[in-house]
Amino acid sequence: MRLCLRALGAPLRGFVLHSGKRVASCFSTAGFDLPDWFKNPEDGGSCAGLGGDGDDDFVLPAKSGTLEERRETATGSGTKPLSILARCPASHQEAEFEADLDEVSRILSSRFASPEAIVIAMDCCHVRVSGRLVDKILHRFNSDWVAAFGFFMWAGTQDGYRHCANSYDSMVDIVGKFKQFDLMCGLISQMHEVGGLVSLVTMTKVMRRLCGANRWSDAIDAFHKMDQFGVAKDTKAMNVLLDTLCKERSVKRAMGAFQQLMGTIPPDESSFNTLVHGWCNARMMKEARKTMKQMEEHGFSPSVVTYTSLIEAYCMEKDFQTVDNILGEMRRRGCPPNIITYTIVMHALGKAGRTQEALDTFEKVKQDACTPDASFYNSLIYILGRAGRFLDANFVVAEMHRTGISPNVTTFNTLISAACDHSQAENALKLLVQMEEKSCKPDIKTYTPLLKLCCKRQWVRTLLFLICHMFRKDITPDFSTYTLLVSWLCRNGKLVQSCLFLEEMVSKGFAPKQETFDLVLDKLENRNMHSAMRKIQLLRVQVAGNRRKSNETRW
DNA sequence: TGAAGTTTAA
Repeated sequence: MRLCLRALGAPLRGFVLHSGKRVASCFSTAGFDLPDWFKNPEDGGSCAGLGGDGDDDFVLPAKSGTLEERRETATGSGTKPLSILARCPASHQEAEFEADLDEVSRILSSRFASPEAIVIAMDCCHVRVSGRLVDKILHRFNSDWVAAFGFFMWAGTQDGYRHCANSYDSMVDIVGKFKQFDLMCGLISQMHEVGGLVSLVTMTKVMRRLCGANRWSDAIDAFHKMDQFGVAKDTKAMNVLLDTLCKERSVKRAMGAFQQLMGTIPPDESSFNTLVHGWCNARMMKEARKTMKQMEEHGFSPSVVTYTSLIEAYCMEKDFQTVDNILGEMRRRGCPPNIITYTIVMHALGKAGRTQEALDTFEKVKQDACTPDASFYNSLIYILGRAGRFLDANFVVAEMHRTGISPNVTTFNTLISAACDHSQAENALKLLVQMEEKSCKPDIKTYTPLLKLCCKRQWVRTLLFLICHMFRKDITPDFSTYTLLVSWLCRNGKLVQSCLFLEEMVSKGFAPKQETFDLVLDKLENRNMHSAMRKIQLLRVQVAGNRRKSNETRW
């Protein structure tokens, strides 16, 4: 089956998306360059050239698919999810669900100034609200808190429906991600009043989001207030707090909290391992060793997890001599390295350019009768791919199949990224098709290297195709992907598109870096695009305002 | 997403 972009004319031009609407329609109207391999098939292989009688032809390769599937894909309506292989709803009920999902997405895609405006707009919408629909919409709009929260409020008022704890948790996470801490607070109170829906899962999200916004002491406060919402302040909860503080660059605060709490909450092995890992990540090895000692004083001997954290830190320092010493110590103390330890060591050697030593690790794994898992294989594929050894990488994929370990999304992402790095665009796109065939769901990391390659080569049509493909799969760009698109397009002279992505980025609640604004404004000035400049300057002021507002909010 | 490991990267 081959999928021709022109056959998708309707979805391209109408481009019904919950996101990127204006960006996409802009791409589809101007006259852009075709991918090089389309113009010069010998450059990029045979995947793209079909007919070639018009600018819109761009073909993705695919191997299978019935005639029916072809027809359905080619004529697929703009509201159906774009899929290289067509999908049909399994039942009538399923079709209704899909239609409801599309209807809500369509409404939420328009830009609304506030969640309240969405509640009003939703009132004419006759869909059957269910927990599944709410979860799906929250997932789809998890990068657009206004849309997600507006819909959530509306759904909560519908007859015969009540939000479950799980939906509340997702909503808490989304508003937290965009630093809407007042709303987050309100949701927690509501969850409690409605019937004790607050759990450790909820409070974990609260603490992680607060720490993510550098509000470490607010996170500690949230921990102390947990029992007011009926969540026990036990060892498990304390470990979440410690881990959160450590992961969010505040191991010192974690240690402080631990020293305060350990009198009332008994620590376990995880508590110590979390802290050791925190110190190791901060490269404070003396402290890490001290915590290990403290661990032993409490009757816990260092485990493979503890040692592996140490090893990882020395790997980051490229101190492979110390790594070897620790491996020896582990064996002596009857705590042999496991597949995770080996993955770390192998990966670090590979990254340090010591490819052969890295590959020798595979032998050691076999000698130790350690069983490789998907992550280990993925790391091996990464090292081989980086070295351009694609045949060997494919051999590893075959080995995975042979040992009953299915290649996962990371396997594909690694292969795609390596192919892009070596300018093998055709292979990279083939892998994307293979993922679809194997029902392996792509994520944002699948697309980033492909998008980057398109930006670099100025393949704007292919870029559009990929963005379209991405949105249809409910994958929205993250902060870095937006930054990438804005800056690459800007550097490559596609200023209009760059500005549109910048606007969309802000409307999604992201705060672009000053450098990103500077870059765009600089290019606009060079081109004397004054009205666009004013618009972007206004946007910058808006972002600064949002930032101030979110810093003022108190938990 | 979370007590340790794998994919983007200026």
